Amino acid sequence: MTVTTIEEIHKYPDQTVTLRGWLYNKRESGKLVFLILRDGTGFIQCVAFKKDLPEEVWDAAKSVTQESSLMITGSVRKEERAPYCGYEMGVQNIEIVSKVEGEYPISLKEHGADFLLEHRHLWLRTPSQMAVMRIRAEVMAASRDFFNERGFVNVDAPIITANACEGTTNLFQIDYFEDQAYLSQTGQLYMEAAALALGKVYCLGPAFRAEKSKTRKHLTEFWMIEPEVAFLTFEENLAMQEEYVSYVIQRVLKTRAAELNLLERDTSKLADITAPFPKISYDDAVKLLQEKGSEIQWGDDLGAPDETLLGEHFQKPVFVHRFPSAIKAFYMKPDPDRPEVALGADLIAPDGYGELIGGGQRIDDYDLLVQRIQEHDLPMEAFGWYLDLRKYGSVPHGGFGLGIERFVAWISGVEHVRETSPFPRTIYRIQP
RNA sequence: UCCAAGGUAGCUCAAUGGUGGAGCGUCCGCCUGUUAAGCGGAGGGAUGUGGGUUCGAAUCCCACCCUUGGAGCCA
Repeated sequence: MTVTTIEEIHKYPDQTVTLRGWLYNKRESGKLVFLILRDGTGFIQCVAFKKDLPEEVWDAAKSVTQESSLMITGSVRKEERAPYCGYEMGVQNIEIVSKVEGEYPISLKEHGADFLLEHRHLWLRTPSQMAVMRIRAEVMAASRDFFNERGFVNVDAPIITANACEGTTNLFQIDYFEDQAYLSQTGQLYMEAAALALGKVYCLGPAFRAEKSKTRKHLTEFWMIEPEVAFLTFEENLAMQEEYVSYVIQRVLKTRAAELNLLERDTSKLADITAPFPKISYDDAVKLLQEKGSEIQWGDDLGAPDETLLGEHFQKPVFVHRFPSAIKAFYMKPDPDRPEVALGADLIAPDGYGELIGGGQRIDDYDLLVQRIQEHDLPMEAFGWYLDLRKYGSVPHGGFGLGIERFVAWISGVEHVRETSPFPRTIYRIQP
């Protein structure tokens, strides 16, 4: 017997095949049972008529319960009336692999966020979550492809680190034999080292932030892609970012149209997301926000409502560049023409998804970097190797970091980043 | 950490201080084209925890616990 998948079912019209999967839903009408099977590649309706079946097969069709695992053998036919994939299976045999006894926790009706997160291991089986996971996988693959095709080398950063890259308060501390170590907040410093070895590099891996944030934009564990390039100018850096973001979006639009449709994402908005993106200086952004009623003053960081206002105003991702150095990370390179601002930029996503990218030029001067480490009260001894990079063949360089979950949330149109992580970690939730 | 909302059946939610209900799910029955099917029936409850006010508390008050959203911080 030919075993196939729902995705491939169109190749077997009027043939008898076997599908293996789980019972998504069942509808009965007397001597007729509709079994909705899912197998990870799709959903298909299987129809069992009592008069066509041996008694034990009919009994199996009647008694099989939601999310029981089963193998169904039957004839494939094109069927206009069938939901999901346009094909339907006429049941000939059913083999129940494992029957669910009692209630399956997740019904097809609405549930609250807390309940769904408690059952994340089962929530993943629903169509919307399957769609988001497929989009996430495509974003990951497209991200690697974009940089691989452009001569970047994938160099992964360590997750266990000794030094606090961006301050100590937001770090998860762990025991490391006799010592203490931290879970990495960013791979950037290591990417700088790798860029001076290999020219163009990127890492794609998890980052950990012990921030007590409870918003739809925050997770304590999230994935980040961090390219870093030697001899890169600030303008080239921004161009790389907008080309990368556009590439991923256009590719997901092409390859994951069905999933975006299932999620009811308005793809016409995404289709317009092509490079170049609007760019506004921090100075002008502050003026614009003040005109729109924000209380922001020059020197303040952008608040979440400010980011939303900018997103509404531009309706595209927008770069805000040349922030005051005082509110940015210690390694940010000052603008040679205006030392009080940094050659950095944040890319703000539309629709309130917040800061998608933080990036910019890194300080390449040894003495200035030492000065900044002192000003930020960071332990100089931990940055010995990082300072070496400025001692042995320093070059202008830069890069950026993009949060994968925020990117996927924006592309998918889901409200909360927790839906874009397979098993999200938030401040009060590490199960399942 | 702060601000706000909330906690009632497995789930989603009702219930003027006066005998705790509905829809869905589960179980039983009916139905040969259902589309989160429909119809009939059954089962299902320390109303988050502890105190207080009251003849009487899911409802009012206090404390604590938990959840959700937001702020700050960040991707």
